[in-house]
Amino acid sequence: MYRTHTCGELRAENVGQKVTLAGWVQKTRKMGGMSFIDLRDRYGITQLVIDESSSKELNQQAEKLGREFVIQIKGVVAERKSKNNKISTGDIEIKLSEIILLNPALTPPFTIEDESDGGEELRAKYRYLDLRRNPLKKALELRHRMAQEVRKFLDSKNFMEIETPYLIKSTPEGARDFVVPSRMNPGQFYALPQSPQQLKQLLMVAGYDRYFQIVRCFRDEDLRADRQPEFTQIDCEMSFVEREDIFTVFEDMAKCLFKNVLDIEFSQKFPRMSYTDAMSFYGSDKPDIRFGMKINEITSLVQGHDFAVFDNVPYAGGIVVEGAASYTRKQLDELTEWVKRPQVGAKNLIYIRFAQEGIKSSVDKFFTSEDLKKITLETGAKEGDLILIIAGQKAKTQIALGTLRIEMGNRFGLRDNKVFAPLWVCDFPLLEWDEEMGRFYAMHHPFTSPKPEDLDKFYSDKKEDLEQVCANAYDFVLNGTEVGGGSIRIHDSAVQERMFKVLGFSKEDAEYRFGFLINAFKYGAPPHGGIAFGFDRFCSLFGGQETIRDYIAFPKNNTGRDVMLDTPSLIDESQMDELFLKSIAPKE
RNA sequence: GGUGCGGUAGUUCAGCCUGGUUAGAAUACGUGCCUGUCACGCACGGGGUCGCGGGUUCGAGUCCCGUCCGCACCGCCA
Repeated sequence: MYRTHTCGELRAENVGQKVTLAGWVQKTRKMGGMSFIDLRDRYGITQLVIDESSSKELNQQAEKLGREFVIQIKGVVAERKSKNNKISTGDIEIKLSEIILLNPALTPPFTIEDESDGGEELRAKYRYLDLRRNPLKKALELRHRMAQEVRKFLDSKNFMEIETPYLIKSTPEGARDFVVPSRMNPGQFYALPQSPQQLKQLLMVAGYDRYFQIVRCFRDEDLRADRQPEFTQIDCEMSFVEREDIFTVFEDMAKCLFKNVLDIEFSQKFPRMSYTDAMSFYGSDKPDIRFGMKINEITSLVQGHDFAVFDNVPYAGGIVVEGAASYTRKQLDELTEWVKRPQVGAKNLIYIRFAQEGIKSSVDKFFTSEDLKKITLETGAKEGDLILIIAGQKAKTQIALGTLRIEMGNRFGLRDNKVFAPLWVCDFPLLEWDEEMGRFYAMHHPFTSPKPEDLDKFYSDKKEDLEQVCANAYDFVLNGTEVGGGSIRIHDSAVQERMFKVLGFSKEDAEYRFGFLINAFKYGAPPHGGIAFGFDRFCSLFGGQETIRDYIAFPKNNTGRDVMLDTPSLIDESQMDELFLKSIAPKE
C-alpha cells in the first residue's frame, strides 16, 4: 500500500498512529541536528521531521532530497511543539522512521508555490508543473464542482445528457470553422462544431424534450483572455417552452450554482433589460450593473451654444463619476488621450467639474454657469462629482461612453469581483444590415425566431421594417460578461424559409447547407428553444478572474498554440498525401 | 490585419532616456554552519548567445531599421 492517508487529512486526534504517506517534496529545512520536510499532494501539506533520535541513515537520505522528488514515508503522527495555523495539518507532524525514494526530479524551472516566480510563458510550457500550484488546483476544483452541480441540477429537472458528434458539417455565417480532411472522401472535409446548435434542434424533433450537454466547441477566431479556440458550453434545449420557461429553469440553475458553489443566495428574480436600454444606458449589450454611472443623453441641452463639437453631431451623452471632481487637469488630459485611442475611438472628451468652489468645465467659453447647472441637474451630478461627456454619432458614442464607464468603474474600485450582478438582456434585433455586403446577417443565428408580435414586419420587404424586428432571444450577463445566450427557435418551416430568403440564401444554398434541418422540420418539429452557457467564463467569474485560461487544464496561448505540446505542427508528407493535401514548404 | 507594452543569470527584474572599467539585485541552485523551522537564518560559491539579424559609431545590453516570440486590447468571435 503506497499510503494510508493523504497529506491533508491528519489531525491532532491521529497522534500516535503509524502512517504511510506519499507525495512530492515541497521544501526541506535543515537545521543542523534536525530537519523538516514539507510533503505535498493534492490534498495538502504535511510536515515530516527528523531529529537527534533518528538514524544517521535517515539523515543522509533526507539530505539528498530535492524539490519535487516523489517519496513515500513511514512514521508516527506526533503533536507539534510549535503549531502552524496556516495549514490544516498544522497541529501535527510525522516523526520519520523510513524514507523511500519513488522518483527523483529535476529542479523545476520555477517555484511551485502560490506566488510562483515563473512568468506566464514559462509556466505554460511546463503546464503540468504549474498545475501542481494551489491557485490552479483551486481553479480546476471550482470547475469540477460547477460541472457536478450543473449535472445534478439539470438531471433533477429531467434533462438528458446526450452526446453529439464532433465531426460535423461546416456551417456558413458565424465564426470560422476548424475543418478536418476526410481520408475516405477525397477533397471533402468535416467541420468541428462551433456549437451543437442544429444537432440539439434535431434532438427536439426526435422528442428528447429536455437535453443538455457539457460540450467542447470550436471556433477558429483570434484569441483573448476570455476566448479560446476550443471552449466548453453548457448546451441546453427544451421543447414546448416559451421564453419565460427558459428564464425560470436557467435562472434557477444559476441560483443553484451561486448557492452551492459560492454560498451566495439570490432571493429576487434576476433583472431584465432590453437591448435598446442596455445600449442607451450602459453603452454595451452586456452591461455591468454592479455599479451605476449610467449614460445620460444630453444632446438637446448642449446644442445651440455655437460649440461645433456638439452642434455638428447627432448625439451627446455623459456619465457622472461620483467623487471625481478632484481629478486634476493632468488626469483629465490623460483620460482624454485614453478615449481617443483607436480602441475606444471617441473624438473628444468634455468635462464638467462640480467642485465646492463652483462648477467648472472645459467648455466655459460656450456655456454659462446656468447652462452647466442645467446639465448637472439633468445628469443628477452632485457636488464633488465629475461629468464626462462625449459627442458624436449615436451608436459609436454610446459604445465609447460604455467603455469609459467600465474604465472609470475599474479606477474607482466599483467592480468588486466578490460581488455578482446577473442580468438578462433581451429583445435583440433579429437582423443586422451589413453595408459592405449589402445584405442582412442574423444577429444571433439563422434559427432564431422573430418575436411573435413582429411577424408582420418580418414579412415586409422594406429594409426599415426588417431592421426593427426583434428576436425572441436573450443573453445571460454576469458582471459585464456575456455568459449565456439563447433563443426560442423557429419550428415552422415557412418562417424558416422566409428567414433564409431575408438572409439572401437561394433555395439551393439553404438546401445544401441546412437541408437536413429543413427536412427534419417537416416531420413534426415541436416548438422549442434553448440556451448555451460559456462554461469556462462562468467558472472564471465565479473564481473572480478575468482570464479563462486558469480554468482550463491545458489552454492555448495568444496565437492559438499549445506551447507545451508545441502544436500546431507539421505532419508527415505521407499523412498529407493520404488526406489529399498539398504540402507547404516550412518557413525558414 | 492593427495598436500598446515586454524579451538581460534557472527564474523575476534593474540597467537603456543621457553609448564607455569586470552587466547588477532578489530568488532558485550548490557547499559549509545551525535542535523547533514553516518566506528559517548565517557565510561562501557557480551561473549571462543582454531574443535574432542588420546598421550607426573608435566603441552598442543601451541609438536606428528589420524580424521572431509573449501578453493585453481593437478588428473578428452567427
